[in-house]
Amino acid sequence: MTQTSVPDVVIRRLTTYLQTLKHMAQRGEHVASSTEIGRWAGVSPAQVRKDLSHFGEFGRQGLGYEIGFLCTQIERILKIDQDWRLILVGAGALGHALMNYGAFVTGRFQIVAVFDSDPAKVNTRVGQREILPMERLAEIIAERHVEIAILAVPATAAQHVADQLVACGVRSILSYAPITLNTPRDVHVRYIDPVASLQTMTYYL
Amino acid sequence: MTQTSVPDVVIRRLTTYLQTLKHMAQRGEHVASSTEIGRWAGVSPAQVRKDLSHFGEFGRQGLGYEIGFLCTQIERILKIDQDWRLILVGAGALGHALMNYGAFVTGRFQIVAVFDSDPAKVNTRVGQREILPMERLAEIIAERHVEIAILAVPATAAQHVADQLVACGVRSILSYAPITLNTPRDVHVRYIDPVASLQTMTYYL
DNA sequence: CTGTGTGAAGCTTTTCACAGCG
DNA sequence: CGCTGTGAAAAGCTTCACACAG
Repeated sequence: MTQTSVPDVVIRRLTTYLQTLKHMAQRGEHVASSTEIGRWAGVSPAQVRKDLSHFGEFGRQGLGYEIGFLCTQIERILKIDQDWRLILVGAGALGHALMNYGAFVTGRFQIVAVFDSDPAKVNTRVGQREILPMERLAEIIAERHVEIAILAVPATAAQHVADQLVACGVRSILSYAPITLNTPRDVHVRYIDPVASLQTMTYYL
Repeated sequence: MTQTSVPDVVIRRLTTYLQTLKHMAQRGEHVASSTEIGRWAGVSPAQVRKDLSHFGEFGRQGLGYEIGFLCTQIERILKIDQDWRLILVGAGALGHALMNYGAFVTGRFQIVAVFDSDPAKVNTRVGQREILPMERLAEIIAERHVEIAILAVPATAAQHVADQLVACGVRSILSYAPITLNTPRDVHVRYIDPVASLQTMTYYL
């Protein structure tokens, strides 16, 4: 039933199910029940079944879910059964850390270019890649068919850079800047902000 | 109405309202309506008012919210009107980046100790701090009254370290490991996983 | 008039509970 | 039997709309 739109929270849980399933596969398991998946992912068995049922029937009654098969299906649903080219804007300390982050060096999300507005940084290297000036943003995005950008610039520059990215056709932004970006509705933004995360935890202390 | 328990999603939005309000304050504004706050935070005016109404009456009818006052109130609600001591476990590339992250160097969340299980790293320095062996975890947590930990270790070690942290009395964990941690219900965990975030965005492309 | 605070309505998400299949 | 898939019920969250205050 890909017909009716699926809640975003379901999409986010799919990634945790996938983590869980990969983990189980590594331990040599071949089949998992919704109860087992739920226990490791921290959700109820009914939730697991309902979430998966949005996309099809992947289990066998009386048995459970075949782990390899379910992984393949979730990867297809999330469209991560293919490589994705990313660009990174901002070559500060965070940008450097991201360039050397294992998942971006070897995984299916590949950073194909790094940009920075600071002329002193342009032409220096970070990891394997040369830092490019912002002027080349449009060119690279078009040439490499980039749809996803990681934003690792200061909060003061974030909105301006986001506007440029959107103008160049970027449709997904992963932002490390601690501000809410104003973007067209068809551009998806996710935020990573450790301080914001900590601020929501102190409430419970 | 602090009586009835407040949804977690409200707590998370409070941090975005705070960001918005600080931003407005910097631009010299003194008063903000729920419509303005909502526009910048990306939520409806009614949502802003309802969220705030969980904690008291902070606005003036016909006028709006006095920005400085509302900031103070939100900071009090989130308990971020005080300093918090954190520890960091894991002194790899990510750990180094976090130690040098501005907000942790100058802000109200202060990393007071760094731990690593690798004997080769112990006694070397990261930023200003000496890396301590895991054996000293319990001692430091007790001595410095630490309630919050940042987990920056490989996925394979994360659950084991989390268990140790919980045993030492840590009650909030910000985890960078791409697995769901199994913890007692009174221990709060937030996850930061750029790959998981990206995986949820490709679905919409 | 403008804009808050808030019950009530409307909508979404989660849980329940059970038919049905292996 | 065990466990999925799924309508129906319950719970939770968001929006509406309006009384009321400045």
